Amino acid sequence: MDDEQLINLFREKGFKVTVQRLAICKYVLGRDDHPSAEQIYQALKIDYPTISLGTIYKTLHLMQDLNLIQELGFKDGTVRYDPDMDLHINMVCSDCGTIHDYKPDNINKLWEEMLLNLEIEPNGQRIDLYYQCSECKKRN
Amino acid sequence: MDDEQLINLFREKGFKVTVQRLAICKYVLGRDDHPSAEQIYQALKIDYPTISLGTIYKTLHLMQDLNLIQELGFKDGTVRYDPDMDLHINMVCSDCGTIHDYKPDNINKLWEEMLLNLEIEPNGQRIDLYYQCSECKKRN
DNA sequence: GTAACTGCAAACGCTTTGCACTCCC
DNA sequence: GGGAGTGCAAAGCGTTTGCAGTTAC
Repeated sequence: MDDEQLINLFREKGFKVTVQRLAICKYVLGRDDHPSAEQIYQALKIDYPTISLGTIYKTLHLMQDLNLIQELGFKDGTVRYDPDMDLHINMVCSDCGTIHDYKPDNINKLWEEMLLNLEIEPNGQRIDLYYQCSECKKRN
Repeated sequence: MDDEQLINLFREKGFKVTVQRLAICKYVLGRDDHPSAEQIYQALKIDYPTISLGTIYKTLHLMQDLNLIQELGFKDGTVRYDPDMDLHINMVCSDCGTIHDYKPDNINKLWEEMLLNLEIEPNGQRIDLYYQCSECKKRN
């Protein structure tokens, strides 16, 4: 999603376009490591020194309402923001918390098969796989 | 898991057996609705009026260390405790947060197939399916 | 011009910590 | 008897809220 699409989406939905919003959206949508609010804040503070965590949170909630991202809560209380709204597996390092996405070729077919006998209409899903990443493996 | 197994497990691992610990463990292991710490606290306060949230949390962490339960963090910041350590789908109502487990017959085979090309050794997983439960459907 | 947005600081809620008292073994 | 566990209250920390000043449109 490029700048123009983002701007149009905001305007269509009646939200104003601000530099902070654009910066936050572009940052989150441009990564696949599912940053936390704090990580986003630290990264954007360099170019936008007066940006505040409050604005980060408000924008993240807005993005969620617009279905641009999915919030992922973890057991250590951290919340991370996933810009991939399609079916995928979150590969989560159980040591350092690093995440990257994985999409097996046949994931849609297998997922469908898994839900075959359900009589409900799903409105979302989350699939996490925990493992020890190569960096953490080295460290031990 | 019955009382005796639980008591033996604690003693084996060098932990003391207290009425509070037994009560908390039995409560959590006996449900499949994945209660929160607060729900456990409210439920146990009736029979154990002096029990504290601190003890609930400490016992839940102990249970996690003993691999009796899995902590599930959600996007609204709540954390819930799942006593089913086998592969299953958490059916989560996106409105009221009610959870129950679902195990398709072929879930193990399909999951294995999904991870076929991965060269890592998983050490856990979490699968959530979000939908609107029948109660919440009625309400609208 | 005005309604929405930002930035700051205070408030909030859940979880953890510290410590004296208690209880298991 | 001694060390681990409990209960209480305070501290901690990430997130939300309220509000005055600012900005998009």
